[in-house]
Amino acid sequence: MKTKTKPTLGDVARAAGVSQTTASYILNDRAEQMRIAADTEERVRRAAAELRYRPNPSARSLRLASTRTIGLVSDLVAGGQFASQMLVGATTAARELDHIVVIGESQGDPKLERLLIEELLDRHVDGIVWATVVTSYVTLPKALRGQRVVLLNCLDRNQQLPTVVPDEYEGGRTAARLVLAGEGRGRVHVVGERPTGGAFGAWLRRDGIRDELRSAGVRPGTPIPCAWAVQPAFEAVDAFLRGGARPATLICLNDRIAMGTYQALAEHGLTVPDDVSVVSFDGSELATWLRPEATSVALPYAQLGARAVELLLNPEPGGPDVTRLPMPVSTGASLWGATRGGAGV
Amino acid sequence: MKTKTKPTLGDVARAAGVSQTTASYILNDRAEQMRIAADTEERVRRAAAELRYRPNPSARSLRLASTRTIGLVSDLVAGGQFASQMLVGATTAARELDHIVVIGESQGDPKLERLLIEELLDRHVDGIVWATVVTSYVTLPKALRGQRVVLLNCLDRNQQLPTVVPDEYEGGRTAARLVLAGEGRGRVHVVGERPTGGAFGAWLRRDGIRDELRSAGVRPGTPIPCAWAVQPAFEAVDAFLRGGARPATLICLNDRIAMGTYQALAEHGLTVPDDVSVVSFDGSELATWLRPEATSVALPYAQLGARAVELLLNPEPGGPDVTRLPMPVSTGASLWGATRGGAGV
DNA sequence: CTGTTAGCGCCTTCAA
DNA sequence: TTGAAGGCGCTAACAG
Repeated sequence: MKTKTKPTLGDVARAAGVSQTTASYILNDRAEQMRIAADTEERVRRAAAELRYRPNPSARSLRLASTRTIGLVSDLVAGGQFASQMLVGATTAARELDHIVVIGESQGDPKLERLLIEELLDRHVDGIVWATVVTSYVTLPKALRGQRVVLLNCLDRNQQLPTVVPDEYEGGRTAARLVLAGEGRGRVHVVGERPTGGAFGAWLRRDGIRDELRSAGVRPGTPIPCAWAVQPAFEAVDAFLRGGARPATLICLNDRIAMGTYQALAEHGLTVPDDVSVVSFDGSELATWLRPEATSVALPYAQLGARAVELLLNPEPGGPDVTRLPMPVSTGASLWGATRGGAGV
Repeated sequence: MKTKTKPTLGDVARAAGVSQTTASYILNDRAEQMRIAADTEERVRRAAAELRYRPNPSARSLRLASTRTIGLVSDLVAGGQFASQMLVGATTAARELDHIVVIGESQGDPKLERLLIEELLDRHVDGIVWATVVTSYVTLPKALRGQRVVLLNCLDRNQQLPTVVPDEYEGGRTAARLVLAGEGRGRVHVVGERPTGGAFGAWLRRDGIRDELRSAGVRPGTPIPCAWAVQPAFEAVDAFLRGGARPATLICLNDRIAMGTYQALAEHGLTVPDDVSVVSFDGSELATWLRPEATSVALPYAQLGARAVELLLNPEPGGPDVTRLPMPVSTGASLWGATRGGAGV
């Protein structure tokens, strides 16, 4: 019994009784251009189908000097709870452009970063998407010099590289606009501002909120600063309420903060949205798990990932360096006076 | 100015003044075996380093008939909030074995599934990991016949393939053992059993719990069935409490159920763990966001992914078909009478 | 319109 | 111990 080995283009050509060249042209959809007889084409295609022929990608890559592979290196995108949708967007977009994505996760470790880059270069990738889980400034490793790179969810301090980020400023305005509907019953406070940190998304969101409120003639209440996690948010809001404050609306700078905020409100017997309106950012599943579901200005992770890949593979010559993607609203029932789109809870 | 092109093995050999053969032997660590002069080796290595030579993977693959690439196709692993750690484990393990992972996400759509498989076969992958986000039975597409396949987090109905799953039954016993410590103050109920469904993890967890309780002479209280999501869990537990029940311990079959359970307990003025002990499954970040942090029997996602890849690449001839990985405990403060490992909340 | 031919970069058998 | 040569499967001049 003969060992069944993968059929080659030569096998197909032989089976169809033509030369490799002809078979190659036909299978690469250049039959028309080459004016090949219809029945020849038919014969070759049939032979290819019968043999279940698949072009050998290695041979093709070797000949074409392109691996049709791109690298996606990130700090915590794959492992994190939220941003992994970026991967889905990226791989899907890549697939549509007939490329594959190799992912590498550095966990923020510069040594690992370097290692991953080495490996990608070893693999002769056609380009690299450099991503971060938190919208922030980065310094690109010098190993990436001269490589085709697109930044995803981050900005480079030094260079001007094609970059894809969410439009956090507009997102901030959106959030403010949402709460403005139920305005008139009290103060609007922002929960989650932080004194320092490379995550500029926080500042842009805050600025957007401030500007939109201002243009509506509303003066924001005292900020409630805290780290971007559940527990710190709980503590900050709890302390705030304990101090006797009676906010009408809380804009939480992300969904985990919203969760902590909900916990603190509950602790004080306050109900969302009857006593306090809440709007949040991120649009993660977490927002939908809260009671009532939180309205959240969403990070368009899948689109971000997809866009980065598209930009990497098909650069727009005259395009802007920085592409900002809009943040859609994920509607819950946490806003007083807002019309709820879906079914009630 | 000459266009700087990637150096080839020939370039290295020329620079070092040796033949390609010699260079190849040296760079493939076969210098010793071939008894090549030490200074020759030194010269070649230096030349390779100076030229920043990297073997062309396409050429190598072509020659060696192996792409050193494996496919990982799943329903919702990358996109989900929880299981994406499987990807990290898989890619890391693959990297250590000098392979890369191509991921594809079918969203459970059989048509997409087939498409993804086609693409992987087009890429001539060396093997495929077939994964699901929920521990369940699957029927492998026939397109995978004859391919090297390892099942990850699922079992095949028909075939006997190498399989990696969490040890849910033992996990169930672990959970029961945890609550047994604080036993003696009332009934233990399981929240989240469901009448039907392909997710056998639920049954195994329940059986493990039941058996462990039984062997400790404890008879479990009425089950509280509900779908595996926050809202349904809230409703089920809320109804249960409204019925006048006063449970001492609730074992939630996953972390989202635990979240809904917490919400219901709070609604009834019950405190965790003083009034009610809670233990949960999954070990997701969500468990750490609850107040107090929930003790959860964790799904070892990263290890699962890593193990699947290792099994794919280095099959153990005499090994068992099904590898069950232990579920470690992620300790919180939701158990009455339990010693808390870390700092208190 | 179709066939012949020459590599892409690498590994490896065979000679020297 | 090293060199020459062939071929992995494919594409694309270049002839016919």
